Amino acid sequence: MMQDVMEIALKRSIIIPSNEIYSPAGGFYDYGPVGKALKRKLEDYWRDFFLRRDGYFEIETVYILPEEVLRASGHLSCFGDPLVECTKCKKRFRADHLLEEKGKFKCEGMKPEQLTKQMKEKNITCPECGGPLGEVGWFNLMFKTNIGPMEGTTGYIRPETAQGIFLDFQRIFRSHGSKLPMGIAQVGKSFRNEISPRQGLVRLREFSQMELEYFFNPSSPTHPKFKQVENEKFKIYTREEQKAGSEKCIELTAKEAVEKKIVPNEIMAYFMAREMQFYLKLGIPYDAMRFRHMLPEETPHYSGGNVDLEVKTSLGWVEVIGNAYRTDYDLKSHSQSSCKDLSVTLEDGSKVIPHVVEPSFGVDRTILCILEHCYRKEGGAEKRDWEWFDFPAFISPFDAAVLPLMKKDGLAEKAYGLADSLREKGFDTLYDETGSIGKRYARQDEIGTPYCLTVDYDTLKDGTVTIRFRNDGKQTREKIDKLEEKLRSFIKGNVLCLP
RNA sequence: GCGGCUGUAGUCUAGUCUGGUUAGGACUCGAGCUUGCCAAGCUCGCGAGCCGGGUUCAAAUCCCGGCGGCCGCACCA
Repeated sequence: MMQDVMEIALKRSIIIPSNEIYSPAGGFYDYGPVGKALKRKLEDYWRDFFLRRDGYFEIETVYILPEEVLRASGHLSCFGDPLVECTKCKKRFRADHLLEEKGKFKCEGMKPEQLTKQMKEKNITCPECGGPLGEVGWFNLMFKTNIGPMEGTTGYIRPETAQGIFLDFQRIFRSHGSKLPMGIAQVGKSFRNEISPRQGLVRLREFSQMELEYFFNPSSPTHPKFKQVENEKFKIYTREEQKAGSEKCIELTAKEAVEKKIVPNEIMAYFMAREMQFYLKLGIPYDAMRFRHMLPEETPHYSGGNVDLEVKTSLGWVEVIGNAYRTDYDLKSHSQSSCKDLSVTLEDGSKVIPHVVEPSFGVDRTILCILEHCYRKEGGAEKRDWEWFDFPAFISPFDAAVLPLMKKDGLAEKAYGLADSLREKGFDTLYDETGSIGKRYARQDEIGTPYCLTVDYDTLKDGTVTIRFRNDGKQTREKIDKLEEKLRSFIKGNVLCLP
């Protein structure tokens, strides 16, 4: 399944392995023309769904952060693992895990040197071969660089887009109404030096995130629109079921999830309900989604509670969204480290450090899930000889393709002119005149183009073209001067078969 | 990072064991002819042994090292 999807994704240059000709390190993928268009439309749809509709703001912050920012955020000490290697069999282990299991010793937040000392004292040896263990080293997942000439200042490429938002928060708060709650988002790349990236788009070293930080007053941890979604249902994979090794989920409404304290507050429940609506629109089936209540030991250093949205794929359940209650952790830490007061003054004159709920979307993983769930094999109900993608019309990489039935008799010229005018009207339009008409329909199906407009001999006579609908292959004739209106309504209504 | 398997055009593959013509085929892609609506046909064309070293008169083929891929382990903020 995934192999089929990856094959067609590579064939149509939806994705391209980066730096391919040098057979370089893994974990990097480029997006080709089709993939980039899909990604752009996904991101725009997200902006519309999560930002514009609720009046939140989008910003863009820098990729390179000085070390002190990441020391304050906790990424320098927590965003990585203490590793220890057996000097005999060369196997590697998590030093902290070994100490906790074998030595019954809590070593949260300890430095590598302290861990090494503890390992020696507790006489811990290699659990595989019993050989002696070496020094504890620190593997940080951040890419390190230098700012300025020569040594300069140490900097890191950002491991998440969120930090930039926290750093800019106070200015934005002052310049945009000085009221809580306030949502600030960022869509962009983040970088993590994964030890062993695998499985195509699931674990990348350079990836895109869509992160929304919802700043609110901790004394009113609710969302103004919670009522609108409180009865929305979703499946929850509880901590109890996870510990029992079961795959069972319980189904709750947003309201019940808060009442049962699986979700820390109504704000997170609001976003979870919206996330479900969003992914359903993208073509992910309800049954292929669950929220996993993260186990306490899995939650990130900043978190007061995490619930991930996972999507079932042929690779298993893949985390596509991390919902984190970051509390005031980040603003407080930056406040302390920078010696700047990052609290805000409310209407009643009181001062408070806002709390934050953060839904963090993985763009590349979402694309992977869309590709897999929209993929249709040859045959099927449509009895096609080729595979294709059933993308929703509003995120299809291209809106339409214009195809002359024949190249001769002026059909090609007429068709090219039509493609040009559609492009001018804002449609992402392809033009293709090579080979037989059937082959061109197949090509368009393979990249999920919802509408093929065919210019034939009737076009020359009466100014109509046929519109072919991707999902049933059926056609209707339409006047060229009505096309703009028709196409817009089809795309908006996600009309994929002949109405 | 460790272990097992593996690497030939964009894709799938023949040849590798047993070294020896111009590395063969299919699909794709491009050009032309043809074609009056769902990957039709014909002609032509582009395009390949992961990289580096070694053995040899001769290496896609044998040996060593590196790099990549898949699977398992570990890791996964």
